Amino acid sequence: MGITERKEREKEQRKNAIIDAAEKVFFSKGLDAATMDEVAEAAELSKGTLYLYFQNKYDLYLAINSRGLDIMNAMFEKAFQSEEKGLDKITAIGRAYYEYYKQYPDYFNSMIHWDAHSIDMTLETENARECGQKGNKALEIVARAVQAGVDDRTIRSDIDPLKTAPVLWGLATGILHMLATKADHLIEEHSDIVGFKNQDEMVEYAYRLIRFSLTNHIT
Amino acid sequence: MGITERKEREKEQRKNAIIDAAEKVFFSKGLDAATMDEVAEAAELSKGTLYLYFQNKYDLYLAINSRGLDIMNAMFEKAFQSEEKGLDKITAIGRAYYEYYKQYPDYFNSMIHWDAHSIDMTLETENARECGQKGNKALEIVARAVQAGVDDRTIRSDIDPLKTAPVLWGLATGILHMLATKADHLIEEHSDIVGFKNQDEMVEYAYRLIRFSLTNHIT
Amino acid sequence: MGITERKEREKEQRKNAIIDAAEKVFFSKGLDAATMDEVAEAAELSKGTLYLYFQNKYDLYLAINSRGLDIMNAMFEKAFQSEEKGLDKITAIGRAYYEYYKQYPDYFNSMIHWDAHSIDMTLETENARECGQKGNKALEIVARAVQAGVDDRTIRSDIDPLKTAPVLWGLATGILHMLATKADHLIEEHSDIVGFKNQDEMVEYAYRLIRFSLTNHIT
Amino acid sequence: MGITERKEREKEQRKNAIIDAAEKVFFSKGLDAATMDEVAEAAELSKGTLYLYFQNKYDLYLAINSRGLDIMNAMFEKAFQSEEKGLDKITAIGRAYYEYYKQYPDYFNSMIHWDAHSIDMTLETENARECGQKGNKALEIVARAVQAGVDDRTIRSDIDPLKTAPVLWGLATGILHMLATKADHLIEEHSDIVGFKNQDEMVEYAYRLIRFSLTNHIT
DNA sequence: GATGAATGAGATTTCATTCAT
DNA sequence: TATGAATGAAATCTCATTCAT
Repeated sequence: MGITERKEREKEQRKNAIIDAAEKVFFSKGLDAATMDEVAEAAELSKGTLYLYFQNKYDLYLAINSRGLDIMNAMFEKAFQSEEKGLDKITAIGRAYYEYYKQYPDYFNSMIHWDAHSIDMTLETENARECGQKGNKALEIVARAVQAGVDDRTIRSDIDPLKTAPVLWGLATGILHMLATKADHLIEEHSDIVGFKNQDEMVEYAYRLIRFSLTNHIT
Repeated sequence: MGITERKEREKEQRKNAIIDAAEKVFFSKGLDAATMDEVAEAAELSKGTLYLYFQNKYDLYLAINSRGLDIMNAMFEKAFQSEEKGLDKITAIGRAYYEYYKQYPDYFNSMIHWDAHSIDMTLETENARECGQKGNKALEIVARAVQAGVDDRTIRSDIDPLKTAPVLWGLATGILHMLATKADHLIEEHSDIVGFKNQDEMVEYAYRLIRFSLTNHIT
Repeated sequence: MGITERKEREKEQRKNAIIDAAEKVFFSKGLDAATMDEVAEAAELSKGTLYLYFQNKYDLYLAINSRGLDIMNAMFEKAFQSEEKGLDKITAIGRAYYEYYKQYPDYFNSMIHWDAHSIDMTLETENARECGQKGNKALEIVARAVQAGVDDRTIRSDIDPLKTAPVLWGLATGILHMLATKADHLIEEHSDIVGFKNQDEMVEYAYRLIRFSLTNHIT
Repeated sequence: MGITERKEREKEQRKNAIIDAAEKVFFSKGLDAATMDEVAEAAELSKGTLYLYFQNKYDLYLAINSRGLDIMNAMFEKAFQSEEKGLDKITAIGRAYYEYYKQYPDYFNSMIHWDAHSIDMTLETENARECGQKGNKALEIVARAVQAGVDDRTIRSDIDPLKTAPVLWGLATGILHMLATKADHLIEEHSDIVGFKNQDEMVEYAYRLIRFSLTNHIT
């Protein structure tokens, strides 16, 4: 009792060391530009060893993404716990999402790529499955918050949590997505179309709109 | 007089023929999996010739994307024109966006990839510039609709068109993005988290939420 | 007294078990295609352990080959003993060689590979040495048979045993070699070039030619 | 008319240049030890280009082997033509075979490897087919010589050309094979088993034995 | 001794892109 | 302009062999 576990632990550590190295390389050069050779060198391992732990480059990328989702879910969970009222929980999660985007832009971009690629690719890997589950986990937290809001009447009674949660998720992701890809350019170059001074303001405005529809009854 | 123009016209035709071929290949195999060889074969041209008309694979892809944006903008313009009132214009554009997603899923996915890639890549091409402009064009139409709504009082007076348009764009894109990447899977496999029967219902619900916040005054 | 011997015996048994396993794998997949992993699995040992008993893959292969040579030499010795007259001894050994080829085609092919590889490789192993010695042993038996034939006048008196034996060995090996690599294909597909119905007939014919030159005096 | 042919010719030249380079590398380091990188470097081409012309390493090797067979067949044909009588033709071909072995030992070894590998591998390549055909060609020349000998009565009338030719081929190959792999070692180290002073003598002796059986009637 | 993870080398494949013609 | 061979860079895969435990 112990040897197997130690081996298991070491294996996990090695795997993490590879992901550490891959993160540095992928995040600094971009998924496409980064090469497995560079990752191997950064990890101080042979290229062959990388393939011992990950099926291919994309699988390794998914492992990174999985980490990002962990961080995000932890932030969500914390946000959920931090507030009493349902509406406040939702708001806190929304803020946490924005915080995540700002603190971990690389992980956030990773998520965007994941989304975009998941259209074509369907890799049946442990990492692929994990990413899927962790994505659902986030949704679940949002759903719980909405449910809490319905229960404690901080949000409209005609709101259906199982419908609202995914919609909120989509709306918020869409906004942050836009921040990540277009916002700065629009803010700086196209003040005739976009009337924000910065990203903070845009998020604030968007979130207020969304929150508004959760709290006011249709007249 | 005329020869130069004819040449120009022929060049444009050839370019379009290549884009036609590229579309078939890219859409059926996916951007990454598709090869320039396949495009060349589909276009009945040599691989080298492709590079006479497009800087590289991504540039060719941008040309496709540009086409999609044209279609989308035409649908938006038409939707804008189809209604009298500002709020109805916005609603019509929102529906048009969903229609576009359904009728031209490949172009829509193309846009998603464009977004995702625009994080890393910054290609200074005519096509890149065109895509950018056409993206702004869409935003502009939305902004005009919002402005119309403010003017004719079909939406709340405290709404800022230059702030609301990009936010609406992000929100709607986020929802459709979700439809394209996750919705079916969630609807089918995770009815415990997601309470929709189909994509129509989800869009309907999301749009209603958004519209709600445009029309009701904060109490 | 005894422990060392037991260890020695066990080591020998383990070695044999590995060769058993290796035979199965090498013979079914071919020397090149077979992997040490497969051998290890077949032997129910770890890959590393194989290297405790054999210097490398080729050394392990030589151990197999050595076994085959043992079998062959035993058949040769028996054939030698089975006949009184020198010419008959030679004939019997020739038949034994063909029998060996038919009963142990895998060992025979192994020998062919050994030959072919011995051009490049020169491995200084116990197994390499053993194979060499056992190859000579076969030659020796043939030489003894020829000498017996000279002595008892069943073969021509002008025959030099030390010259004839290696030549006979080469001739017979050449024929069997051909059976192993080309004969079936030639017999089936090229009846215009090769007039045999089967391998038996070809060996019979070849052996008759050889024997002929041993018995008839040059006129 | 001309461009296609020139291209064809250039392609053939390039192919030959690769084979030239591969020969140098393969012959100096041995088939297994040689790497495609080395061949590419020797050919002053990129590795990718090698694979444009040859399916894989073995296919490239077969192209080399094919060349060797061409040389051999040319020597055989010349030997055939050089003599009037059938028996002399056979003798001349036999000598030519030995000459080939001495002048082109690398090509000869290549043939041996080809034989040995043809047991396992069955590559369906143009080169594989060519090697097969060229091997048959050699056999055919021998068969014609034997037939000529039967016709002009320089060899025994009860000899069947279609049976004798493949047998002669096998016998001669067996002897040369032995020279290539074992003879020197035996001559130098085992004068107690092998009574030859050098390879010449051994071939001479062997050939005399074979020739003997073709010319003398069974009594 | 035994293990199996790690290594390192090389084969193979695949392409986007370039270049001589 | 058009061509398609050639390039070069990487990914991927496969192993024999080594090494720390």
